[in-house]
Amino acid sequence: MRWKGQGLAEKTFSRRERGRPRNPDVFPKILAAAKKLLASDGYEALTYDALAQSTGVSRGTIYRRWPTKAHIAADIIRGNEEGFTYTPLEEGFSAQIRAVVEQIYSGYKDPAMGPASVGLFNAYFTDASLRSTVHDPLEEGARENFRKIVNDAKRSGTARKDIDVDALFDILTGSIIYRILFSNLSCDDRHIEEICNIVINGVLADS
Amino acid sequence: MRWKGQGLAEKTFSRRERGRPRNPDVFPKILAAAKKLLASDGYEALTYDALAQSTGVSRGTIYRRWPTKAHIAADIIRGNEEGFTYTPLEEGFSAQIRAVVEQIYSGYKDPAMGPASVGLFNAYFTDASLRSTVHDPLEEGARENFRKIVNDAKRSGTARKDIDVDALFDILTGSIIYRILFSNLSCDDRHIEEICNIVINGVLADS
Amino acid sequence: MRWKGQGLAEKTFSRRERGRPRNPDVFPKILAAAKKLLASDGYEALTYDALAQSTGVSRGTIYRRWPTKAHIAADIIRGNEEGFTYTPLEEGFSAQIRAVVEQIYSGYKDPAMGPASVGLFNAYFTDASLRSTVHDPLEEGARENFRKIVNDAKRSGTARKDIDVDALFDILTGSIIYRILFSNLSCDDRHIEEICNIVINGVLADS
Amino acid sequence: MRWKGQGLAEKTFSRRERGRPRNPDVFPKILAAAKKLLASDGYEALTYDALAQSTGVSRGTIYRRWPTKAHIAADIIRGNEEGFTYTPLEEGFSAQIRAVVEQIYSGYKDPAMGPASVGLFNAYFTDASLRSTVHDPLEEGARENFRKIVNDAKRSGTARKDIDVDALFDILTGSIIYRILFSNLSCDDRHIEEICNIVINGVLADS
DNA sequence: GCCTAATCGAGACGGTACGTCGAGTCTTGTC
DNA sequence: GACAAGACTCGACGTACCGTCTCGATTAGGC
Repeated sequence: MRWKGQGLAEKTFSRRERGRPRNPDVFPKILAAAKKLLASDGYEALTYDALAQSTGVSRGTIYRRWPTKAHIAADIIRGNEEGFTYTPLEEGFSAQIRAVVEQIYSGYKDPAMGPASVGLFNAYFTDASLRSTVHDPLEEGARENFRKIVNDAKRSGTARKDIDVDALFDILTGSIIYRILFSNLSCDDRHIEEICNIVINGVLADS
Repeated sequence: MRWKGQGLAEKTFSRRERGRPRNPDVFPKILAAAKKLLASDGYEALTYDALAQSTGVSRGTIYRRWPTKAHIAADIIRGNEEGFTYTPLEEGFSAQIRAVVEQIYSGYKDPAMGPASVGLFNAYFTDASLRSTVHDPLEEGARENFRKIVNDAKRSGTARKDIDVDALFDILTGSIIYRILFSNLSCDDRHIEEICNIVINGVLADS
Repeated sequence: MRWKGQGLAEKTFSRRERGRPRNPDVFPKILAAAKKLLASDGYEALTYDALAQSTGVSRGTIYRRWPTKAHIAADIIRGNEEGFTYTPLEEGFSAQIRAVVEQIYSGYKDPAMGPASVGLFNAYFTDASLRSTVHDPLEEGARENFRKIVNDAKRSGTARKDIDVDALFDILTGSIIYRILFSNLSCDDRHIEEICNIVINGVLADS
Repeated sequence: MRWKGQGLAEKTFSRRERGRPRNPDVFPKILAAAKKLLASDGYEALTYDALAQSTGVSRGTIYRRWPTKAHIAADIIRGNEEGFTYTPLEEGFSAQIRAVVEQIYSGYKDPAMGPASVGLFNAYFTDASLRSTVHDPLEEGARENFRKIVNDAKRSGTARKDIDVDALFDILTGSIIYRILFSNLSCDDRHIEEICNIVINGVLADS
């Protein structure tokens, strides 16, 4: 069983392990240092040596928790992106979309998130097994949650019945990620708002 | 001046240099090898040693053309993404959107494109100067071209006047990149079509 | 006080300690495993981890008995080299020499002895204090015993009066160790016999 | 072909290699540093890191020349033990023995020699292939040279005809090594002289 | 039948070295 | 000049062992 607040680092354990227990300070200390490194110099700067040196924790201890830089990055993402909350529908579908977008946006505003996720995606190309281990559970959870929201909206008649849920997910997530991480244009609340408007209203002029 | 087919590798030169001329075979040979490496094992596998070994070209010669792995990757992207063509408007805005999307999509279908672009974006976080040198010109060219398309459509009345051009660019580019490169779901023409539908029609039910 | 059969591992204790008594199986079990490791892969393979794993005894328990690999190796040597027996003189000095040589030879025939002693000597250069703790008592005991033998032989007139006892000790011990451990030539009883012959008769032709 | 002064580090080459030539300063600089390390703290202190740090030469460069610490140690031994000179016989066999002993003795007086050779012998137990690569040529050369000396002496009648040449080699080499490296007794010219006396005259009293 | 104390298995922890590999740079001789 | 070849520094990789430590559980007296 995995306990809250220990991320991918945690191993399964039955209430009480044998042997010396792990130092509980290490987990948050390393993640904090990792965020700082990612934010300032990107995934390449996320080095076991640098983490060890800046925290006073030995490299071996970090390896014991995270077998790969990718796992560290994934735990940082897990911390910032706790899955979409299922918000009740009272305010209508457009409000719901805006809420979801806001959630994604606020997650990726953290300066460590960009380097972490891009670094991870880059690593997936080199080691494809990482994707299924590290990424897929996160994405699938988010998609599942989102599907419920959209299907409810379809049932209640506020969402078009012909929209493809996963395509909409791709649009919302992709647009924001692209704007924040990849584009050379700035990104603030107003730009996010413009994206929402287009998605909600479509692009064609009223005929 | 930059000559067609030589990408970022080219140096400026005045008609005829002194000394032994560069071997014209090197440029395409290296790029082809780079694509193969990127496609099979990602950006990390794009190594000067591996390129040299697989092509018989010495490392020094490759460095003379591309000072950085990033420059090689950028040249591969330049090859697959030659900027958006300004297609005439006769078929209406929705057709135009689909054409643009198709162009982006076909560019990113190349199995070397994902590793190349994600690797590049990853490198930008470590060396920010790369972004302005390598990425910004490409993106700005694409945006500029796209702005002309959309503004024409606004003038002709087929596009909503209130849409933010750059936000629409973010949506189209971001959605496709996300679906192809980052998502664990498959991506074929049908999925791309669904994205287009949403963008074109919006998500709200007709009231 | 040190009790027979417990080697350097033993700590001083007053008849009966409080607390859980030490498991008497550990001592022989570890030494046997250590011999096996030394014999097959040398001193470097003599690892606390390897010992623990192959015996089921925990590392902590081994450390409690032997603070250092050197102490384990020393206990193995102590087991094979119980000091020279003072053999009575009746058979003459040459027979005595042969008896001493045979004793040294049979000690070093054990395939664990070479790795143990060479490993130990190697360790002495890094930690000089080990030599006085671990080695010197053993050597001094052997030399003392040997001196008695030689001096008796001198008194009885079978040994030359001008021979340096310690030099003779060096010759006998050194020759055998060198031949067995360091030389690339094979070593059996006949080769040892040749060494004895030279030492006993000298090398100069009868004039 | 192997060139004088480059030891085991040298690779075969045909007069002039392609590519950047190796820095000739590295070879002596590393060996000097290695001697210092060996002399002060033994074979365990002979670390690639320590060598790199104390000389300013990078670890990779050292690895390029010596694949193993053992090869470094062997090159140090090669430097101090250039093989026995074939000294002419005029002064008789006993003088010859003394000359050979003096040569061995002076070789092992270097404070780096003990750690180097004991460390090497220790390594042989872990990696047996090292012995044939690194050690055997050295020993065989020395034995061959020594055999010539002794056989000449036998022919000229100054040496006993029944002595085993290799046993005598073992005695001379072993005694000195043992006294210098392993014994806790001191070793100076006088002690070496005593060893010679015993070997030359034998141990039995004139009857 | 508790109390105290040492042992034992298990494993965490800070160090340190290993041997390998890639990035860029530099230095030869040859073309 | 370009080019092949390869030396060179730097720094990270992931592994392994060292010796110390901290846990829970066990096993003996002593009271």
